[in-house]
Amino acid sequence: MTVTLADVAARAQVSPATVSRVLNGNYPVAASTRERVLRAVDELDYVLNGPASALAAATSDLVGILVNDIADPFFGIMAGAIQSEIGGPGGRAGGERLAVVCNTGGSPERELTYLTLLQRQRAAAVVLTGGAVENTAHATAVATKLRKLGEAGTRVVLCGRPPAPAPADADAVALTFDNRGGGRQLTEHLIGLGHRRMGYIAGPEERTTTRHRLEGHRDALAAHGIADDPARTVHGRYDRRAGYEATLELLRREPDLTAVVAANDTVALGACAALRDSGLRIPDDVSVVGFDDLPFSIDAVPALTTVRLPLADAGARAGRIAMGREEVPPGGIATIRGELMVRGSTGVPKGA
Amino acid sequence: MTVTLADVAARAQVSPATVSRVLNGNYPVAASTRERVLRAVDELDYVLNGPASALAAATSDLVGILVNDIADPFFGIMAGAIQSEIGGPGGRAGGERLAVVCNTGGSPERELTYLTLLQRQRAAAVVLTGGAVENTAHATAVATKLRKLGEAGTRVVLCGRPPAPAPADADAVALTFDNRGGGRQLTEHLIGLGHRRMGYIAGPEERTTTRHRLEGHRDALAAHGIADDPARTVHGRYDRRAGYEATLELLRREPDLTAVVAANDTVALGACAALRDSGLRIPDDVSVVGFDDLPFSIDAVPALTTVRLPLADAGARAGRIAMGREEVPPGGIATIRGELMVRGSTGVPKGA
DNA sequence: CTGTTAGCGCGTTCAA
DNA sequence: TTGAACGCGCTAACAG
Repeated sequence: MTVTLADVAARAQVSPATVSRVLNGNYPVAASTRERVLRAVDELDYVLNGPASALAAATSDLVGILVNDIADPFFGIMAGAIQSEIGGPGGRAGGERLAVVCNTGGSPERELTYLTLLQRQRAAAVVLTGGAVENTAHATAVATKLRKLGEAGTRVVLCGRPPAPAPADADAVALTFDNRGGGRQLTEHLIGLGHRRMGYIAGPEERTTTRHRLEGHRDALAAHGIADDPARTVHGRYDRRAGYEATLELLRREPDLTAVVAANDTVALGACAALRDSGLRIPDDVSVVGFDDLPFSIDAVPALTTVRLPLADAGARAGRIAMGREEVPPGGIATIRGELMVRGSTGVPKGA
Repeated sequence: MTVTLADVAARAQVSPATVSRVLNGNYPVAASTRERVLRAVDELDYVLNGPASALAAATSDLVGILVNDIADPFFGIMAGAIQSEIGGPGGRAGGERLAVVCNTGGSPERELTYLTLLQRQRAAAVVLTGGAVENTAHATAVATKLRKLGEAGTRVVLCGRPPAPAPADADAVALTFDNRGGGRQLTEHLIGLGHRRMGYIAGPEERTTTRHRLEGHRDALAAHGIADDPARTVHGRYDRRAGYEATLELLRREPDLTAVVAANDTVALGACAALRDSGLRIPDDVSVVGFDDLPFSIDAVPALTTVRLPLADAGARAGRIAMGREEVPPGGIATIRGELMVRGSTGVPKGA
């Protein structure tokens, strides 16, 4: 039925072992022999059997990329960058690796399921992107799973996710974003403009990204002696709708807010819509800031003040590390800072 | 080292075959035996060896999803929906399938490479999303590959992509978007408002989506006796920047354009930015329409008139078909229509 | 309902 | 530089 290595060997009049060697290029093979084998491969249209190869070699060409939400460009951009560094040549037989992205939908269970599936496939590497869920049970389960993956020879890289508490996965490399610093910068920018009554739309609870950005915001408030009124913080998902609803809620609680700090750009867009629908002008009546600087953020009207995260660069780096093509940062951890992008959505508060 | 089926069998005091049966749930097993086996699995923390399983069963739990651009929500939304229907229980051993998305970056070569990789892995199914490249050589190569995949037992589903010319892959199911109809609706909407001088920003050449949407536009023009001036059409990529530059080019060629028809929403956003930067108001000076109705389109200011494609529904359906959980449409082809969403970005032309 | 027996297709020793 | 032989871990017949 399907063409096997043995078929190719017969056609090239060599042993299966030789064909294997040609394909993997790990052993010396006479040029003429190689030539003949490759021709046979071509003529028979032979395709290596991945599972058989993986079984015999005890490792596969699969590399998994876990994302929280594949429909969110935040993850799409990182995943694309990671994949571009992995997809190229460099794998075993045939020269290509299969970089695959798995969508957890932010669900801890699915995250674990995918990790198990990847473990089952004997993946060569796994890259986990985005914030982690801060549930002790789950965090432990993930850390355990990552350790097992590492022990089984799977390289594990965290991209945009803080390292798990040592020594759970001391072997996992982590490229983490300075969410706290970014959060602080944004709020300080607003404070510098004269804002004092700022609403904060946080992401889902129990997520590291949510917590760190919020902490940065509070750090800035504290540093400037501004009281942190709990009523000014609302939690929601990382999507437009959550931003819309949270903004209406914030306005209800405190109608004379002068600024809204959103957990990310998508949420900020929803916030802008809610403000417009409430008859408020941006930034004349209320300033708005986002986070991430996704491509559409510059298209908002007015353009969004935000913190730019080098998603593509970080992803590419994570991909190279996963492939063993780039040195691991000292201590296995690198913190990547964001850059404040001041644009039209922020201005001096109304009274000033 | 790693725990194998045999270890579990020994611990549960049954034969390996029985363990396999319990795991796959395909054969009757006594409840008490099953119990014992599952306990052993748990105690030993056993993880099935995917490659070995795939080798023996001649099929794997892998399902591939090919997308042109993973950073584009158009694909992200479809991929997420497909994956949600596939990721669930229903696979072999362990009950889960590994739905993986592969990013071709729009490159025909990478598309073929991924198909080969998936073929190599003996994927259970493959879903190809988005428009196809209209290059004869490549189309033939893809069709051939798809046929081979089909012959090898891999289910092939096209989602948002027109069926390849029969009989190349007569076995592939195709869910295709009515891009031509959508294009026609948009232009007819503009014509109905009184527009006559419309610029068209098309997607990349040699792509079915590009061609179909453009043809719809031209159909509408022809139906209303409006001459189709080639100078009013510019090609570019499906991104914001292309929309920005193309709009400037269109304005240069014909400053008194009253409307811009963009290949998709992302491009439309770029067009809006270019118009604003040129001092033109939307829709007072120039109307703009997009295509797809991505989530951010309603957030544009003014909100974008566009054609809504049921991306999530289509993806979910494709996923179910790939899993054999939904009937194949008659003839293997289903055309999915879009819905015209009239919003603030279109209005009567200036002179009217 | 369960155990035994053969491979699945390939990588990798060990000799030659 | 090449071939022969073995086993990777599992599933699928076939008996029992």
